[in-house]
Amino acid sequence: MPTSDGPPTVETIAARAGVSTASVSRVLNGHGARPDTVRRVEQAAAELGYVPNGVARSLKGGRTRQLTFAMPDVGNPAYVSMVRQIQAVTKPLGYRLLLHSTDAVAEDELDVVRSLADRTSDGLILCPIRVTGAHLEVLARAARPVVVIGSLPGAAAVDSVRADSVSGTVLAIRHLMERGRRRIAFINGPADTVPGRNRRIGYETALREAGAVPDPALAVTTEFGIEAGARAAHRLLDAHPGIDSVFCANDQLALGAAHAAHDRGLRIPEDLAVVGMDDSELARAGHPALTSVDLGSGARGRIAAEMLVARLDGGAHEVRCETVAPRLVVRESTTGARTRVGSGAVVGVA
Amino acid sequence: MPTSDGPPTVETIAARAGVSTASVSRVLNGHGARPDTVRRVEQAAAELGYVPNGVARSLKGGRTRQLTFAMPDVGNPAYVSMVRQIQAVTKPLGYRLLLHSTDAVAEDELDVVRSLADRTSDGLILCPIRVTGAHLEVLARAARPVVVIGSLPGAAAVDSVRADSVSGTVLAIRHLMERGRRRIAFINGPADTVPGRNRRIGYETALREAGAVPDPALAVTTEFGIEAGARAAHRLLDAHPGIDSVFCANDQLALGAAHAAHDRGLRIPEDLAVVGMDDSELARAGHPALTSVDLGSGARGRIAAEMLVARLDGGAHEVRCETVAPRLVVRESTTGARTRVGSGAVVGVA
DNA sequence: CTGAAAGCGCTAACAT
DNA sequence: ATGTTAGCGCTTTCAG
Repeated sequence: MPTSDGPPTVETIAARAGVSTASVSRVLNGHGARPDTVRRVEQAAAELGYVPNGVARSLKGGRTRQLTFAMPDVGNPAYVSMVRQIQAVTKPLGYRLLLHSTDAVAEDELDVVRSLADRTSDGLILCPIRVTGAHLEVLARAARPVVVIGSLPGAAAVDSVRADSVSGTVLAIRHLMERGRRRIAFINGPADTVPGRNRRIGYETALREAGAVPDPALAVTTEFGIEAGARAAHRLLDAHPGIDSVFCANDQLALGAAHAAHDRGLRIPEDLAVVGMDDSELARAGHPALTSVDLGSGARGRIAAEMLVARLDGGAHEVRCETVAPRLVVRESTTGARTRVGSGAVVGVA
Repeated sequence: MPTSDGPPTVETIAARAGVSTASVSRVLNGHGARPDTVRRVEQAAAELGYVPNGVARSLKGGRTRQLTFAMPDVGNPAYVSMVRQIQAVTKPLGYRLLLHSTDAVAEDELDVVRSLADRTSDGLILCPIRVTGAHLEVLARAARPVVVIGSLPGAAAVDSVRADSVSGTVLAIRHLMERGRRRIAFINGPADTVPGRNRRIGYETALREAGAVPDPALAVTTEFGIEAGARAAHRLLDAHPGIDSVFCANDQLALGAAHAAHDRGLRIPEDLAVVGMDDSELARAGHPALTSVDLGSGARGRIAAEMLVARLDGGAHEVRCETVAPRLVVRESTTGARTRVGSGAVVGVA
């Protein structure tokens, strides 16, 4: 029997209610007992302000009711909307959410997966910046269910949700071409990532589809960030003054490009149309508001969370892989329409 | 002895290495042993891919190495920078971070504090939207150390870090007056919060200091958000066309106001100077970039985290309360200087 | 319906 | 230096 100190435990309650610890546990978990027993236990628990020790519970039950979300960067709006949607499905189910920022370090990503073996989390949603062979190996041995947000080779036996950045890019380029743009530059993020490659493919695909020949000089890569976007745009415009539009791999880059245009006295969209990607809050922040390709970050987060809890509840079904369709959200940076602030018009869905 | 199934435990390792579980534990925790023992244990552990069960460890040790951060809204950039800074201090110390979004629901905030009693987290950083009597009561009985980011009545025996929104607001208003602005409107967030009240006080204080009489009609409140800011600005400009500047309680509102100005054909800052608050990434997103008052979200997160780990390591020292000084970051929305994208010039520190 | 007791996996006395 | 064992707080057989 515990000394008077320390928080109350089942034993404290049992003593006070004059029953066994087993009865305390049963009552508290609603497993039925004589009305009198129930009453006494509940009263004792209430009087002592008893709260079950979650760690002990986890040890016994083998489940922690904790889920982990690991992504490259807390600051990126795309991941923030994933967090929000993941919360939306897991919180009502009583799961706590552990956040892990990997800073896009592959070794850190691997460690997160490996650390599932410490039983501290019931499952993981991993958003890797790029998937290496090491990833696949570690994922295959993961001690707990994992859902990957991103593209995995077909063979991988891991649930995943992917964006369709090829189609998303095609949507953007087509939109620009329909608006009569022909010299379409492309500011991409780091090229050695899956999305980076895919956007490049989409860019060239859409141009060729339209009978144009992609000019490699018009496609550049840089780090993500507003400043990086501005510098890239300046370089492009210095070297190729004829550019009439620019498609950027995320909204930060696009905002940077818009800044550069303003600084050079170019009008958007008259002189330079700008399209971003992710449709984050940033897209509506600038002026003119940015046309942006929504790759469905929120939807991917939600679906990943649903897959994970299904896996946790339901046991083993076949490996799932869903793809979220992109949407083009058209705003003034390509149309010039002076609308009041609003959500933008969705014109294209892949 | 565990059956062959299931993940390896100390017992599995002990059997394989031909030593006791105590030796396994000692070796794995670096408590010294005969070189031969060390070697055998480490080899067995490596061969079996042993990872200690963190839950069992927590139960034994009474510490989970988990910290909780509870804030009103994951999407708000100010909280995102807190998360980032909190991570920066806690992650190197081996803490995991539990994220909890309260959606500004007071009852939810109370629940987070109460749930500390479940021993699932070693400490909490709470960022309440407003502090009620119920908060103080619950905080006083918190089962684990709590640090509050926000203002607490002096009597509360809880560590806290606060922003100085009065001084921050004064900084902004003074800056506008120095630039010759006289009809300064104020778009505030919800007024029934501590920061809301403080910003109002700062606004009136600064105006009076300068010998002006605050015109209540020029100070409005609204929800946070770009659209809300735009609507509020339109209403203000409809009713008071003479307004020459507007100070907003956060960058989203300011961006909305900037949109409204553009829509009405007003030039920023020539016709209307705009100042935001929080100095989030949004401030650099728009064009012109926004002058903004940095209330030090990141710094508050960092300090709160440092206070919390100090409390956890060090035991009990006196209650601490730090205040982070605001900084005014001047950009084109008040000066009109066409600078290339950059961080802005810091001119005022309270 | 209830109580006694085992045991989740680990660490820290304590004894050797 | 190493082994034995108790016990963290809980849930769950297994008897009664």
